[in-house]
Order: sequence, then C-alpha cells, then structure tokens
Amino acid sequence: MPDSARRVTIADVAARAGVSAGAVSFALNDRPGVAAATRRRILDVAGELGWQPSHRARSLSRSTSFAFALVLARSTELVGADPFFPAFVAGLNTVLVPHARSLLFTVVPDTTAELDAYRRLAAEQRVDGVILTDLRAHDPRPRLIADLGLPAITLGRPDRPGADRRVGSVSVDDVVGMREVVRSLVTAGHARIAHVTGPREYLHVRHRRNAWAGVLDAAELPRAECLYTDFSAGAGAHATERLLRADEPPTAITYTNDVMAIAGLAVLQRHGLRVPHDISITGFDDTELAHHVDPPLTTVRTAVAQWGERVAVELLAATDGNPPQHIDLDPARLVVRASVAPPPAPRPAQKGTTR
Amino acid sequence: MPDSARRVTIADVAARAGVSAGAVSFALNDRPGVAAATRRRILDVAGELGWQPSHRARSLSRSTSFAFALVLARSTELVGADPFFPAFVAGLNTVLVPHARSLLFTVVPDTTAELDAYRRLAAEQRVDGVILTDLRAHDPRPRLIADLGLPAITLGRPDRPGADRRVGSVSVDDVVGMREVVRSLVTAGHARIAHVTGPREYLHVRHRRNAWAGVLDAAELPRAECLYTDFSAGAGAHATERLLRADEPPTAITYTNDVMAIAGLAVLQRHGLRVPHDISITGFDDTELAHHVDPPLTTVRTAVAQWGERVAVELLAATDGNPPQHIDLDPARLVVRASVAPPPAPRPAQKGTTR
DNA sequence: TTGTAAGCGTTATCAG
DNA sequence: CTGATAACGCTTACAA
Repeated sequence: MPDSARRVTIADVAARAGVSAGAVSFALNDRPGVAAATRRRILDVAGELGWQPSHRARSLSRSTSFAFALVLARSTELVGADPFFPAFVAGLNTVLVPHARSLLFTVVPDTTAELDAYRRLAAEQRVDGVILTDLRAHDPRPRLIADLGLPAITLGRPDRPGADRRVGSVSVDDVVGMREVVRSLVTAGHARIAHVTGPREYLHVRHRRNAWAGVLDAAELPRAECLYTDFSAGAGAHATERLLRADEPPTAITYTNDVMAIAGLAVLQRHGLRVPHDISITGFDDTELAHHVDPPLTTVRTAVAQWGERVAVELLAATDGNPPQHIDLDPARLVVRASVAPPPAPRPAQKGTTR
Repeated sequence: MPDSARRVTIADVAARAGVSAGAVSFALNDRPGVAAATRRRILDVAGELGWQPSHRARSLSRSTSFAFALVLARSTELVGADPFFPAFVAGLNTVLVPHARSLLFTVVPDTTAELDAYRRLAAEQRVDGVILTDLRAHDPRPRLIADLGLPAITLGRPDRPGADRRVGSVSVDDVVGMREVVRSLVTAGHARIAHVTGPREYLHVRHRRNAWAGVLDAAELPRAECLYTDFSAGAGAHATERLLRADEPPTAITYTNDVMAIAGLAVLQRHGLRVPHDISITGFDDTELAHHVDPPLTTVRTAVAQWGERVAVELLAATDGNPPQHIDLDPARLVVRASVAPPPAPRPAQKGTTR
C-alpha cells in the first residue's frame, strides 16, 4: 500500500472504539483511569488498525527527544584507528533499543566543533542527554552541558567532581591494569621501562602515566622516557624510533594502545630486535589484532560493551531525574601473552641505577 | 539561568515584533510574502530574544525527522575490527551537519535485528532515509526499505537493480583495485595466488573474488585457493595456516582487508617465512596500520570519507524527492608498498602452468 | 503584504 | 472512571 494512505492516528482508534482520544492515550500507555474492558477494546482496535505511535507527536507533547548524543572529536586521520567506538555503541544499543531510545552519533574534526555540536543539539532539543568521552584536564564540557540543561554521563570521572549537578560518570579503572603491566615488567627484571602514550591533556593519559611512574618509583627504578603522542600508529612508530636512538634504550616499552604497540613492534623488528627476547612491549585495549601479531601482545583488557551498557543505564536513570551517580565498573586487567620476557643479559660494565 | 525560564517561542517573537506567528515563520524561513522591513524587524527581535527553532515542533508540522539512520549488523566480536565506519560517519557528518540533519547510528547483533530496527524506525517515523551497507546477494533490505516508504542509499549497487523505486546507490568500484593487486602479483611473476576473503554472501566479496579469478584466468594461471572467512583477524590467521598446509602453498596471498593481512603476516613470520622474499601478501582498505607493519602492506585505498560525503548528498537529494541515482565514485586503487616481490626461485622440476 | 486558523499526533488537565 | 479541551511549537492554506 503506497504512502498515500494516511497514517492511522489515535483519533482513528478512538472513533472506531467509540471512545475519546484521551482514553486511547491512557489505554495505550497502560495508565490507570480506564476500565479494563474499555482498555481491551481499545487495544484490540489499535491492533486491528495497525496503529503505531508517532514519535514526533510524542516528542512534542512530552518535551522529550527519546534520544541521546555521542559526539566524537577526531581528526579524519585518527578516526579510523580507534576500535573502541563501534564496540561501545554496540553496548549502548543493547539497552537503548529496548527502551526505544536512539543514539545520535556525530564525528566532528575538533573540540571547538564538538562544543558547537552540543550547543546546537541543546538549542534544538534534539536529545535528552549526552555521553562525554575522552575527558581532558579542566574539561569545559561537563560545565557546558550542565549549563545547557542536559544531563550527561562521562566515561571516567571528571577532574572537577561535583561541580556540575547533572553529570554522572561510569568508569573503568585503567590504573589497575596499567600497574599490573608495569609490575609484570618489573617482576620480569626490567629496569628501563618506557611509556608511549597519547596527548597529555587527556585524563586517562595522565592516570596511566602516573600509574607507570608510581610503580617505577615504588620499585625504586628510574623513570625511563615517557613520550606523548597522538595515539596513531604513525606516532607509535615514531616514538619507538626515538626511544631506540637513546644512549640507553629501554628494555621494555609500554604503549597506551594496541595500535601503537603493533606499529612499534614493526619498528623494533626492522631494527633487528626480537620481541620479547631483546625487548619487551605491551599494549592496551586488547583489540582483536593484539592476539594475532607475532608475538601476541601482552595488553590490558577493558570490557567495552559492558561499559556502553552501563552508560546507557545511567543515562536513562539521569533523564528520569535521578541524581547523578559515579559508577566504577570492574577495572581493566592485564592480559598476559607473549610480548614480555626478562630483559637480555645486562651489558658488562655499566653502573645501573638499580640497587 | 535555570531551565525554569520557558523556552522562547515563535509566539513570543511575534508579540514583541507586533506581527502574527505566521509572519514570523515566513520571515524565519526566508520565504516570500513578508515585507523587507518587517522581516528585518522580526529577525532582530528573534535574535534579541534568543529564539531557537524547536526541532520537535518542526518535525511534527513538517512531517520530517531531519535525520537518517545507519544500522550495522555486526557480532560483538567483529564490530571493533572494522575501521571503516568511524571514517565513513565522519564523511557523512561533513555534509549532514551544515544541513541540520542528524545521524541515528545503531549496532545490532544480526541481520534479523537489523530488519526489525528498520521497521521500528519507519513505524515511528524517526528518520527520513536510510543508509544500507554490506550489501548481500538477494539482499532483502532494499525492498523492505522501499516498502516501508523510506528512501535509501546503498553503498555499492544492489544486484537487483531498479527493483526498488526509491533506492539509490553510491559505489566505489573495488574491482579495479583488486585487479590491480592481482595483476601486480602476476607481473611480479607469481603463479599461485590465493585469495582470503569474507562471507560469500556479500556482494563485494563476490566482486573481488571474481576480479581475482578473472585476472588469473586472463593470465592463464591456475586459480589457487579462495578461502571464505568472517573478516576477522582470527579468521585471517586461520586461513593463512591452512594455505600453508597445502601441498603446494601459494607464493602470494591476497587478503580482502588489512586486518586479515596483518594477522596473516604474523602467521607467515611464525612459520619462518619472510615477506615478501618468500611469500607476497596484499591487504585492502589502506588502514593506518597497513603503513606501519613490517613490511608495509601493499593494499588498496578507498576514499572512505568522500564516500560518506557523497552518500549524504544523495540522501538529501532523495528526501527532496529527486529520483534515485546510481553514482560511481573514483575506484579504489592499488597502493604499492613493500609486501610484494617476485616469488622465490621456482623449485627445480615443476611443470608450471605459466606459458 | 499581513493576519487567522487549522493542522501535525500525542499527552495532560479538569470538569462531569 | 470517562471524555472534552487545551497545550506542545511550528507550518501553511486561506482570508483579509
């Protein structure tokens, strides 16, 4: 049947069932105030007529969008490198779909455009809440979102806790995993452990860097170099080259994602170094490829889909007016594979900083 | 200012400007029928009052959602492996955002759920059009979408052309790139060229497989094995193992994506084979990591973001009632790097099929 | 050129 | 418990 056939509305159902539109609305949203028999009849008629709720009309009268926004600020070059989002979105959907909520997904080139996107989304009232990822130090977004009157859930806890009334968070502690990584390296006997990470403004970059530094300090080991990059494979390769050029190259490198670790691995191989015999490396994320490089990467696993699920749950709760929560999920944990081994025998004469 | 302040509506603007709501609407949508001076005044007042259009109200009265849907059927395990979508979505957005359209992005576990998602989206009239990816043979989706009364743009041309009135397509011919890959291998002297690809129901899997077979036939070379997998790194590794176990293993392997090629590379290395000296491999997609493995992967590049842009343009055109077009963008092209070389010297006695 | 009024399809209020 | 009636905020014939 072509779309010339007008949409069947609540009025049609009402007419056919011999009741008022209001009654139909009550029956359809199974709300008290309509006799059981009447309700049955209304429901039957609605089914017969093939009535479907109109999202648009509902939105207008309920002042609700039944949608949430996820906006991502990524340069075009970097956007494909991150395997996090599709999995995260899949997790979100497992709870959004049953609750008849949609996800507006936007990718913009930079953070300025990201803020603009939120402003527009709020001005047009296109969404009921927002998901904030890639938290940075002094991040302006939680405040902006709160000012715009929208609830938000951040991935990880912002550094200005409590400042913004309607902003909750769901966190997966990556410090635990990072510590496990560095400790496993220390235990294996490494004394020069470098860290290759992302831009320093990201909170999780800092957390992991601090975890790395903390374990080294506790073990009374010197901090080898910490290189800040842009998360890309190219940057991972570049950082690795640079580490190798040092007077005393590290015997182990911890990368803050698998992509950089894999790129780093290639550089090491090209330099004739065998992993893990000559040098150990670790990744982060536990992407599928991490299993399937040679050697398989020791890395840190985050339950991405579950993270998405919980974020969706909290967002739903927030739009119900519940006070924002700060949830901690199970921490990211070490996944031991084959890219870590004891360091090669130390060079003969060399006054190390190891005690 | 808290959200207690009621939203400023068109009526407020009208009152303040001393005109009717209708006039304001006309002025705001710069449509003829309102004097220049009046229009100015209305616009000024609207600016003063900080009026913002209400998407909900506009949606209802215009019977338009100002949104498109992209729904992805991917198992949780596979969803992260594909670097295509974030880049594609970024491309879509560069044209959707200026046109005030949003993208509803959904990831569902399988194709049944995907069809349900379209039905719901259409029933609720949540979107004005749909983007269809991963076209399969006898794909039920173009028909379904057409029956649901929605326009759609497919990525690549469906195999039942013209069957569905409002379905257009935007294609990037991957056959050209695939042919270039195989020809470069043939030119290098390879005579046993295998192909590792995805599930056979995908159209592009068939196209590429046929391109591979076609070049081999034209060169009067035997077709080595063609292995159908699920696109994953694990499957790529597994397929590679299997190819190596053959009586006469291939001297070159063409993978249908970079991820499988990288996983395959690791398997080859683990077997002590040097790429490209002992065996040549090629990928597809030209992901960032492809540059950064050792050796860098010869692959095929698709302009993903441009693809997204054009799809958005066509979708917009389709919702304007323009007849569906079938657009061909520039084909995917070979990117030569270092994973291809002539095959190792042929084993002494062996009657090759090369003429 | 401008104003009026009727949609768009629900939900919510408030007398009966 | 029921059923008019008025929002919700904008668009758009149709009059004036």
